[in-house]
Amino acid sequence: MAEPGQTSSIEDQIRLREDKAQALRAAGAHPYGNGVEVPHTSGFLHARHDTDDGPALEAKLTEPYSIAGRVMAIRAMGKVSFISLRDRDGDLQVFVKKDKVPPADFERLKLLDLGDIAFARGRAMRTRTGELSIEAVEFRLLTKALRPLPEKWHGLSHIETRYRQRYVDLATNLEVRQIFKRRAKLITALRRFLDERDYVEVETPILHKPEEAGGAAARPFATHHNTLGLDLKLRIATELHLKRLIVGGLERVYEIGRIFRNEGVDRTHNPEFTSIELYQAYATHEDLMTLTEQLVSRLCVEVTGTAEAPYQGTMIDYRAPWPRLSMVGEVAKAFGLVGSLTEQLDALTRADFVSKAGDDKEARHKLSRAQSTGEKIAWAFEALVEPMLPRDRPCFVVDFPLEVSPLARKRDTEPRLVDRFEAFAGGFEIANAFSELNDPRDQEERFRAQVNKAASGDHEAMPYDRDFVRALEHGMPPTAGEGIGIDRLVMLLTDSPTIRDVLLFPLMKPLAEESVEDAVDSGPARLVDGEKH
RNA sequence: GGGAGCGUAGCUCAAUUGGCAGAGCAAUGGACUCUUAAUCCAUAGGUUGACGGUUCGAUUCCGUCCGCUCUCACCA
Repeated sequence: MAEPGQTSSIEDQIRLREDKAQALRAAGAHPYGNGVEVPHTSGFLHARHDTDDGPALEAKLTEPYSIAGRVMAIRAMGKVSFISLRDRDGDLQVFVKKDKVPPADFERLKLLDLGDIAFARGRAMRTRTGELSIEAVEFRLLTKALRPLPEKWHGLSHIETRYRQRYVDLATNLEVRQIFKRRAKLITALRRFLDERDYVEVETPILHKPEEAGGAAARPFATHHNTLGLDLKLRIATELHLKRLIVGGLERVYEIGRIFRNEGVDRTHNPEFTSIELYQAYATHEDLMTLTEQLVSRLCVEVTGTAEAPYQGTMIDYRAPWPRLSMVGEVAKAFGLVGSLTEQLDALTRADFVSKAGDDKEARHKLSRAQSTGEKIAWAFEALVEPMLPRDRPCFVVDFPLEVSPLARKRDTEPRLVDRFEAFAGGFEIANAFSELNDPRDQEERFRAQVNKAASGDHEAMPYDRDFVRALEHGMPPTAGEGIGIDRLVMLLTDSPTIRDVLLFPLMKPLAEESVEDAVDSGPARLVDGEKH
């Protein structure tokens, strides 16, 4: 056991806690026992008794409550201790009085550390200072924590450790729990919204054969199935399988799921992220704009309580209707054009576009590689118009060129354009939708164009999915479909600056540590686990 | 990949022109029957991210590497 004059390095602190676990065993108390019944939570007690004052609780002589949670504070006053327990709802104080608990329970408080999981039973009361507490008639340590918690006042603020050891982040920083509760609430509300509209939730393969790995412009992760000797890709979209289900007659389907794209990491991109794609037969992209306005504004209300939510200093009003901007129109406007716009934009040279891009290196670079007017328009839009989109409102961008939309339906009145929109909010894209291309011969042509792009070095071009064309040959009803980035919606509705804040375990580079073999050889992890991350 | 910044005790942070690496919390021993960042007395805790270099002497200056943040590029 502990001796005065010993060190308090992390290794020693762990060793001391292990000694305490041993002492508990010796006293007949299992430091990792189970089978405890915990019928109540801190939230339950607060909800039931926050309005009762001390005399009221005294008069009620409440039933004994049982709660359990992590020990967040121990204030020992000799024969009285105040112990804050934190459960899934929050914190509740337990008042442990020497003459109210079994002697063994009080004796074992010496073996209790911050961070341990403990159990308390007793009636509700208020302490002299008025704090709702449980007056323990039983207090037990349930689980011995071997590592200390971060500091009580500042918590854990080191960003890297917060992401790498999210369990510590969640245990100490209550606001982090709120983000992920909101995330769950958003997804639940999203399901309810679509279920109410007679959509059916489905699951399609994540492992795609190479020719299936389309549905978006992105590079996939490659993997392999051993027994079939089959190279596979992780999906970059759910689109092509969901449309097969529309052919099959399900008519309204959606899938919420993980998407994998082998690309860089930044504020709005993580290699794996969550999307929802939804497809509705006999709907058009116009119908989906209405649906999107209803959906997002309702999610905002359900998650935050109102239809407005602040994002990074700007209040965003999600109520319908959202302003609409024409991609082609805005680019033409930038060139001072009126009339039949695409033809006039055709007449512009690459140099005209590049000159408009000004100092924007990215736009200049992309424009220099663009092979069609449509691509030039799309890049010019990104460079010239996207930065000017309204900040206090979401908005729709419409009138997309055909060349950047290989799966979207041509517009009947203007075949150079497609019936497509993207929704923007907070400075980034949150949704992409279109009336689906259901003409199998047109789809073949678009796939061929993609294959040509791939041949000329475009790593993001889609493969030619023959089975998808065959599905279309069976007849897909007129359909509209939409993809929404769940993580980005959660960012908006939790005011989170980066996607990592809304992912429980964002991808991090591994730290240089000793090999697993070394760890196994040397026994307890504390000997190889560098604390300084 | 380029540029800028950061990395000090378990946690949150200090350290003067290069001169013995410090504090608060947590920990350990003790006191205390109403605390809530409890208080009081005492004690202990460091490979200053790693490896080199310059120097009598490096947390500090230089180089390489690792990780993180921001940014540009790449990438929807």
